[in-house]
Amino acid sequence: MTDRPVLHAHAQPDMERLKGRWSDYLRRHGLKTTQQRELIVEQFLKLTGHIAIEELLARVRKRNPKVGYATVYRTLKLLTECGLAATRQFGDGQTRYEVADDIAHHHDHLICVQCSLILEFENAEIEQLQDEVAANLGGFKVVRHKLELYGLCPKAMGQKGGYCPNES
Amino acid sequence: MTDRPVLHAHAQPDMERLKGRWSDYLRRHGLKTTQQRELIVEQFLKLTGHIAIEELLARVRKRNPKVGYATVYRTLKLLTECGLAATRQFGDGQTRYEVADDIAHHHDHLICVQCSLILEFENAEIEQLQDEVAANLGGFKVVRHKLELYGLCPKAMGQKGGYCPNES
DNA sequence: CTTTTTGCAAATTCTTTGCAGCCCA
DNA sequence: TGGGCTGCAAAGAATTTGCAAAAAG
Repeated sequence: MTDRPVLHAHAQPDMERLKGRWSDYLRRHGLKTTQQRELIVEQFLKLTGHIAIEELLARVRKRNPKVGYATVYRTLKLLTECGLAATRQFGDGQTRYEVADDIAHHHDHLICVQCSLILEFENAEIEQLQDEVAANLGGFKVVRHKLELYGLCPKAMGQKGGYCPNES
Repeated sequence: MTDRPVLHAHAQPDMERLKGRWSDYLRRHGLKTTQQRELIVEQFLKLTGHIAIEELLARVRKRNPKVGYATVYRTLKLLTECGLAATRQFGDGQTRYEVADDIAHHHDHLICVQCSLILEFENAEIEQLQDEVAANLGGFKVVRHKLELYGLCPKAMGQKGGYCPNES
């Protein structure tokens, strides 16, 4: 089977390749390269993990203090549209952005609800089915997805059976 | 195929159980039962799927036009705190709420990244594959999952040949 | 030169809060 | 009665937008 934990061997995503995608996107859409955009994209793509607008702006302003909020918002929107960024909501009112490194090489998560062990995995069959589902639902085209499985790891299964009733 | 929007045909018989949990919560916390709260909780618990504040308020106001936004927000917050509601973020600025007990009859989401159209679906094959994946990853047992597909709806795709069309 | 982009501030949108009066226990 | 509730409007917070000046192609 092809189900096995994803190994993160290479720490450095190919920044140049991502920048290339960015340039392509700009070109194809008749958009312009500007100092601000280059700076924001540069700072964004070098990230690992997620970031809020405010913090990204702070980093950008270290190099160019005149950049405004609106430009960061607008650039992140472009990045999202071209598939280089993805938004995450963590429940506080702030949107975070993360590098959607390579959509085709996306990994999903399996989380043990007892011990919080988290495994990452990929499964091509599931992703293909997702595409089919989307197509069947009127002709959608999936550009990315988020799949989280919550379950019991073997170790945790030995103990207790019950549900988890409400608290408070 | 079995991919089709989820139809919410029947009402659920364990509504009374959920209402019981609500009453317990109020009692234990020294909170009061009011007409507005009863009405909001009633309308909320009969849901299958997710709902935005605005729509819930609309339904509530059909029975009592004087209910205000703030009361709905405040009541949903209580419902969330007592475990009867869960919040969802789909990337448009709106928080949606769903009945937390809905886990047994789980549905997934397909979201258009351009126009924020949200469809719900169920797919048994995907869920079975999820179980298999989990089993392969050392013997996990899946108890619930969250799957969100982000894509382009046909309408959003129609324009221009490129990647992400329609930027305002 | 023309068209896009920027930065600012004002405008939106969603959600929370302050408060006087109302209601439930 | 008395402390919680409600509705309204104002306040907040995050994000978007209008516009004149600035930059890019």
